[in-house]
Amino acid sequence: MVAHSLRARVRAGMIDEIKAVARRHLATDGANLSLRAVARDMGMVSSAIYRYFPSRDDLLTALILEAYDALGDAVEAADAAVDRADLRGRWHATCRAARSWALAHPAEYALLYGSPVPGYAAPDDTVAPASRPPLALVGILRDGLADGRLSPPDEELPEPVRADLAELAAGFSPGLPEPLLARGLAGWTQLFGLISFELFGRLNGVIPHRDEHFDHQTALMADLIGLP
Amino acid sequence: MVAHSLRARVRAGMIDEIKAVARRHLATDGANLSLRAVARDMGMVSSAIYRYFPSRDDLLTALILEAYDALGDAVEAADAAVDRADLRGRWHATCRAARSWALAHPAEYALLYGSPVPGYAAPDDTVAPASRPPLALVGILRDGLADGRLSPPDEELPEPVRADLAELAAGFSPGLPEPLLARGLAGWTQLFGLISFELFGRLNGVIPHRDEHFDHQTALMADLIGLP
DNA sequence: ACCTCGCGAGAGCAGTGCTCTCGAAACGGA
DNA sequence: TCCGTTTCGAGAGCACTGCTCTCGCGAGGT
Repeated sequence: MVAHSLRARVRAGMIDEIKAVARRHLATDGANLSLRAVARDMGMVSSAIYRYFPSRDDLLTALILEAYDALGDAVEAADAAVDRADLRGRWHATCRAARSWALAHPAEYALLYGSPVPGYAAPDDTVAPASRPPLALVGILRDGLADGRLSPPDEELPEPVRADLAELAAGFSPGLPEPLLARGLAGWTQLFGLISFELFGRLNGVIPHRDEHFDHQTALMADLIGLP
Repeated sequence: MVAHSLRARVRAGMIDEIKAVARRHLATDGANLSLRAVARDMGMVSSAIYRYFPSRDDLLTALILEAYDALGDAVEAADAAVDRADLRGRWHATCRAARSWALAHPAEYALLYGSPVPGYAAPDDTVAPASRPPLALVGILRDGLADGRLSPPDEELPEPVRADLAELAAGFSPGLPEPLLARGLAGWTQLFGLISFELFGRLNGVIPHRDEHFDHQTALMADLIGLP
């Protein structure tokens, strides 16, 4: 029992070390992670890696899962640190946390939200951690609605849009008005666009004051949503 | 003279054929374009390709340039097909054109707007064609402002944001009110996010009615901008 | 007619993901 | 304590990649 547990423990440590080295390579060399280079860095031969990860894609998947969780943690922690009633403050804190994490881990962000790797298909385990950031944003709307600080926009949605959003809301926040969810989705889409533009160099030579630009753009979306 | 021109012509044809084959490979195999595979498809040996493109990155750059122009053409044509005074119609047409092009050329879109290739740095020639889509959007705002159909939002911008936007506007539309440009930028950012989410599979199983969702989201941004 | 120069072929180098085999070491039960 | 089983790392090897270099052919221009 103890022996088996010991073996399992050293194995888990090995897996962690591989992931750590791989993450380091990711940060320096970009997305094209070389399994052989990782092995070399660990003083091992490349085939030994396959004792721990059946393929390079599985290593990437593990890194992706951890990255999603790291981003989710950062976002949720930022939201939790703000007074629950301060909806706008929570919105800004959440958006800023996502951006900060992305700037600190550009390669991992690109792995999560960049162009999908050709042969690679995201396993189902990724959808739950991947939805944590948008869920944090929607949580703000839900809370605001609950205590009356946020009133849903009064508008008619095209039926297919309304149906999709109702279905989407049913999973985590039944009864959330579809027009409000639509605007929240717009905010989330915009947030992703903002971060991607900045990270992928689209703002180079165009917007020098990144922080202020980001805050103002997210403020515009907060207005659209109706956050007080 | 004629002979030289003939030689040059067959060379240009060769370059075009290589690009065409490469584009086909891009469409089927995804972003990891294999120079050797392209050569194989043309009945050539890989080293022969280097007579026409000094490296794989240069081939990619050529494809990227053409893709930017194709997208720019599509967007501008869609805008031009709508009555100049119908600002909202132009907005929707432009957005839809960008999305349609992206859906028709997913790999090329990923090349343009996906995660940047690690070692690859975009040459300066790309910035002009790359700015055509956002310029088309801003053109709508400029026209609307000129004939009075569109009134700029009356708001104070944080000074750094205002300064950046003033600098940005100076190049192509001097005097364009910064608050309006800020909202236009938000629309452009959102548009990119919308297309990327859809193309990168983020909407799978969440939003079945893609067309309607897209139209509604872009309509929200048109509202934010103030398009009548 | 000669000679230059562009072009394609081929070999080769360093690197990649991945498979397979082999020997050693560690583990667990008798 | 001994012995079979399991686990692990090393090494060779395969098919592939981008890229360089050399060689020989044939068309172009003088």
